[in-house]
Amino acid sequence: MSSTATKSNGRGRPKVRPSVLGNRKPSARASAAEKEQDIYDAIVASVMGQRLKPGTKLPELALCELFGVGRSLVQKVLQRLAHDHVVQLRPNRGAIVAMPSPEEVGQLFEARRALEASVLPLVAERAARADYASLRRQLREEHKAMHRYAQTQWAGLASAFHLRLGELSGNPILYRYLSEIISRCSLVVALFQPPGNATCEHEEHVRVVDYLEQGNVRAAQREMKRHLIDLEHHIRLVEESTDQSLADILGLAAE
Amino acid sequence: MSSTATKSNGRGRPKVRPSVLGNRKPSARASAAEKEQDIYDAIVASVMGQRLKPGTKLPELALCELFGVGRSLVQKVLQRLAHDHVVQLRPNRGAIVAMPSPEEVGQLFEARRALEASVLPLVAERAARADYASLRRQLREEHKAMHRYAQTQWAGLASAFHLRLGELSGNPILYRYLSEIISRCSLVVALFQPPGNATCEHEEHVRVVDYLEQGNVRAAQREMKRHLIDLEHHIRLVEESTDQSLADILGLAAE
DNA sequence: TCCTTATTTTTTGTCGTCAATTAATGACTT
DNA sequence: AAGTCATTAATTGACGACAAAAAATAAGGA
Repeated sequence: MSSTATKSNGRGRPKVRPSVLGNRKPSARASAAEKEQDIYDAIVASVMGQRLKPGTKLPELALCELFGVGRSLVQKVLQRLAHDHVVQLRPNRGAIVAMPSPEEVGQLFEARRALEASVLPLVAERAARADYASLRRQLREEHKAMHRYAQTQWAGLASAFHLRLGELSGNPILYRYLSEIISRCSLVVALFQPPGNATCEHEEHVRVVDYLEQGNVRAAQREMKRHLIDLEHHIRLVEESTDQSLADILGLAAE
Repeated sequence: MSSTATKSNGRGRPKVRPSVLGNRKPSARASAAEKEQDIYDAIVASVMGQRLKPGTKLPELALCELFGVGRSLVQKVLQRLAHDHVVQLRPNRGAIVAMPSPEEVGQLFEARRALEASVLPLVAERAARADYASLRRQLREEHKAMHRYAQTQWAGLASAFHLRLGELSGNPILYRYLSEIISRCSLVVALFQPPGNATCEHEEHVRVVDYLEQGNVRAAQREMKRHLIDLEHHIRLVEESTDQSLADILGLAAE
C-alpha cells in the first residue's frame, strides 16, 4: 500500500481536484459583458500563443473557477468560440480546442481566395487616393514591425493588410466573412507554426496595391490569388515537416 | 370607479397577464435538441409567413410558456436567431424581429452577387455531367411547382437552385456563407412581399446552367449577376410601392 | 494477460430563483 | 392642460441546483 493513500478504496474514477490550470485572481471587477469579452480574448490568445494545444479539453467548471464567473457566461463564451471555430463543441461531451483537418484547411484557403478576390473589385470601385496612401503607409509600418517584433505578436499584423482591404470594400457583410476566415487561417498558421519562421509578404502586398491603384483589377486578383496559394503551400510544408508533432497532438488529445 | 377593478389603486404599470399569444400544447415529447430546433423553425416560419412582423417583441417568458421549455433553451434559440439576423438582440431590452434598413438590403444583395459569382468557377471546375443533369431536373421541378403552390411555400423553392450551386462548389465554408445570405435575402423578400407577385426566374436560371456546362464561366457570372440585380430591383420597387406599410411597421414597433 | 463489467466521479444539459434594468402608467407640479 | 416625477409591473441577466450522460478506473472472468 502506498503511504499517503489512507484506505482509499480506489474504486471508480479518481479525484483529480488539484486543478492544474494556474489560478488567476478575478482581477478587477468588471461588467458582465466585459468579463465575457475578457474570457473570450483570453482563450483566443492562449490558442494563438500555442499554450492551448488542439484537442485540449475546456471543462466549464475549470473556466468558471479560473475566471470567477458562473456557468452561463462560460457557456455563452464557448458558444461564440465554437461559432468562430476556435473550439469544437460536441453534444454532451464538452468543448475541445479545434484541430482542423488538412482537408478543412484546404477548403479554408480556397474560400479565402474566393472571398479576397471578390472583394478587390469593390475596393477598386470605391477606394480614393487617400485610401491607397493609407494602405501604403500601413504596409511600411508592417514591414518595419516584422523585423522588430517576435512573430507571435506579429501574426496579427500580417492579417491587418487583408482586413484593411475588406474594410475598404465598403461592404460590412463581406468584411465580416473575411474577418472570420482570416481569423481561422491565422489560427491554422499558429497551430503549425514552429517558432522563428515567417514569410515576408511585403512585396506581394505592395504589388496588389499597385495593380489596384492602376485600375487593373484582374491583375490584382491574380497577384492576390498567387500570394494566398504561396501562403497555403508554406503552411503545408511546415505541416508535413512536423508530423511527429501530430503524434504529440494525438497523445495530448488522448490525455 | 370601474365596476370590476376592486380598489385597484391604479398606480404603476398595469398587469397584462392575459398572455394574448395563443396557447399551444407542448406537442409530443421530444429530445431537448429537437425542441430547440422546433422553436427555431417555428419562429423562422412565422417571420417568413409574415405572421410576425418586423419590430415585434419576442419576450422570453412568452416563448417559454408557448413551447413549454425553460429559459435557457429559449435564450439559445434567440442567440442563434440573432446570429442569423432573423431577430435583433438589444442588451437588456430583449429581442425583436429584425427589420433591415434599405442600406443593409443593398449591402446584402451586393454581398450575394459577390459570393455567387465566386462560387461559379468552383462549380464549373468540379461539376460532372450527372450534376448538371440533376440541376436541370431540379429546375424543371421548380418551374412546375411555381404554378402549383402559393408563393409563401414557394419562397423556399426559389432559393433551392442557388443553394444547389453552392453545394456543387464542393466548398462547405462558402456554402454556409451562401446559405446565410440567401436566407437573409429570402427574409427580406418575405418582409416586402405583397401576396401574389413572384418573378419567374426560370429562364435566367436555365441560362446560367447553359453557360456553365459550356465552360463559359465568365458568361455564367454575368448572367447570374444580372439575375440578382433584377431580383434586387424588383424588391426595391415593391418596397417603394408599400411605404404606407412602413408607417404600419413603425406603428407596430411602437406598440 | 487481456477483455468485460460495475461503480464512482466528472461533466454537461436544463430548470427555477433572485437581483437589476427597463417600460409604462398615474399623480403631481407649473 | 402639458410636462415631470414617482411607483409599479414586466423583462432581462446571472447564478446555483438537480438530473442525466459520459469518462475513468478497479474488480472480476476467460
